[in-house]
Amino acid sequence: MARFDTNRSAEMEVFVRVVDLGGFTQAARKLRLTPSGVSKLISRLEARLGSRLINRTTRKLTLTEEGQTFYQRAVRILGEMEEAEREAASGATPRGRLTVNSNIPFGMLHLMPLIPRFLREHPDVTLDLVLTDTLIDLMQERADVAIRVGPLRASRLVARKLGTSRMVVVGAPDYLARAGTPRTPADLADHRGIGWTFPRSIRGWPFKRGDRTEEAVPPPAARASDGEIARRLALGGVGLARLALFHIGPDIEAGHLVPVLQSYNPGDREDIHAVYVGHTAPLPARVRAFIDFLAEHVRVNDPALKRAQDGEWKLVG
Amino acid sequence: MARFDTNRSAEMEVFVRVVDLGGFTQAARKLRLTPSGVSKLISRLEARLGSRLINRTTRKLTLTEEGQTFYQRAVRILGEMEEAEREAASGATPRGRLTVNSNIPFGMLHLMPLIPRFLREHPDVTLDLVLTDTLIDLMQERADVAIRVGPLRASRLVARKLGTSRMVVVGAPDYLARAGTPRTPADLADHRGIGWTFPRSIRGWPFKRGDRTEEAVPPPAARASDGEIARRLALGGVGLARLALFHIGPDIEAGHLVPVLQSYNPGDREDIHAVYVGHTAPLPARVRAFIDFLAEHVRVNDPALKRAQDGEWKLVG
DNA sequence: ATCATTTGTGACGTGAATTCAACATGGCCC
DNA sequence: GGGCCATGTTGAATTCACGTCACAAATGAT
Repeated sequence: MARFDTNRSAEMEVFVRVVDLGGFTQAARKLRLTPSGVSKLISRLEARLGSRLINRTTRKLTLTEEGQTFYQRAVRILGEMEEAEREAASGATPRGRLTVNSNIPFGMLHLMPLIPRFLREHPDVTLDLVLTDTLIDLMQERADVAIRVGPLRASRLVARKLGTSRMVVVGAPDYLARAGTPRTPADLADHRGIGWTFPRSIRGWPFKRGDRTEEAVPPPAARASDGEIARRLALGGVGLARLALFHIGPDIEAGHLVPVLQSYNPGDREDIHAVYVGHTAPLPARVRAFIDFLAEHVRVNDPALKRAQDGEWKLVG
Repeated sequence: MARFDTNRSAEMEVFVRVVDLGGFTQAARKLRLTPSGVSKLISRLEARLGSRLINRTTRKLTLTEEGQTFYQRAVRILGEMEEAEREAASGATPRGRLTVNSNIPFGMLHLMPLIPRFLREHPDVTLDLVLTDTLIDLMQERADVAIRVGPLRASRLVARKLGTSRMVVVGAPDYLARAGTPRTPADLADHRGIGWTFPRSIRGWPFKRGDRTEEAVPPPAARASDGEIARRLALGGVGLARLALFHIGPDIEAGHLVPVLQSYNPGDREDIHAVYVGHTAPLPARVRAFIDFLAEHVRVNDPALKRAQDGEWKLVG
């Protein structure tokens, strides 16, 4: 039951075609219709409007007063529709505002270096880069793409894996000197930790005990709203923190942070995904371009960690 | 076989409604549709454009970049369509340019006196009054209404009878003094007449002989492009002319023109019609108003012709 | 006057769009 | 943290409008 029985756009299109070509038959040919179809459509339009638009003889068509003004308006409206749809359609060239959300460490260390090149390759795209460590709802925040670190919650979002980051528990040398170096996860109870001001997907820090994984976390001495603040707190000797290796690799290398309990979390990794809203509708070109760009260029190359005793691990490469 | 499967206008309308009301269900309620219908329509639109317009959760809708610009454009386009159709639609109040065609005598004597009042009653109508005695094609000349005197050719034009005009053959007294007064139609061969520069619906002058009508016409001494010129020629004594009584009534009354052969054409009348293009489509309001106005106010009251001998007839009333 | 072309009309069949029902999802309140 | 309500989505049946077809009318030209 076609509720929208009146498709004004088609009416306008046919009407304009008839006027342009000066005949029902010619218009029908061009529109791949039969003359009778055109005739009926014009009649419908006139009946709906309640006024005659075209005076027609078998030989000649003439526009009425209404027909003339309607024709001019129709031409303009059709043009504007065309333009609107063309603008909305995902053209070959990505353009428009692309909103990307990422946590701060990944954004600073991996996204930012790539942005100039991406913008150079897609000049018509303007980028809004929002860096927050709080979980962002893609829909609500109008983000086109979000970078998620860690396990993905079931969602209709589509994820493209960008890489894996090893997570390490670290402390500043002077903190470890004061509080001692934990030897087992249970030791964490006697330490201080750096937590988060926002809820995270996993609550504690995962440690392997045999083939089981258990969580432990030191009582927090401070809570940070993003990874960079946590890093600073850790560097300041506030306590232990579990951070991404790609984030604090240089600190470890420089000796400003020391990994601990490494033997308990050899596989503590978190996948990094680019997440977007695809699948129920076509993806805007700028989103697809950005995703593809990330997948190709992002290399989360954790500095290889040379196995050694806690407190003596060294970074290589 | 719906050739125009995409009715852009409906798509835009639904899309705008969804954005305005902030939900598929609300929009569906307002549009008298089912939510599923709205969902599918939006999906169709997005699929056609190849880009997502609305990010939707069950709770919240958010526009993508494309969606926002498309929304703005769609709102404007819908408004313009509305305006275009409203302007083209025959509103309650007649307005626009009304083109009227008439022969010169009728126009001068009957139409002109009525125009001011009509325009006063319909201030939004502007009138183009084209006075010509040549036959006008309503379609080609873009005339809304034409006044036709005489028999109507079969046509899809619709005619409203405005009155009847008696036709009389007249000559100036000095012409009749020189050429004599014709007693029978056959006498016309020895006279001179005033013809027309344009083809007329009837070729000759009709005369009754018994119950049959035969045509006769004097060889033309001059040809006029309109009735007023013919009248002047007749007044100047050029020859005999067959003119409308409402036209030359005063001349006869004043004795400047004298009817002849009146006994042969007691019923030589020509109907006066207002002709327009109706029936296959609704009539613009201004046309209907004008036709109604004419039908009500036009009174072709031939001055009554008192029966007398040719050359001695007198006008009364 | 006849013919060819074009528009108008009635009946019919198609098919795309809507509906209906059931499912999935997310959000919210307790 | 879990169940409930509202919302959006999906799949299959149905329906109603639209275009086609064949024929008629009419107009303009030869």
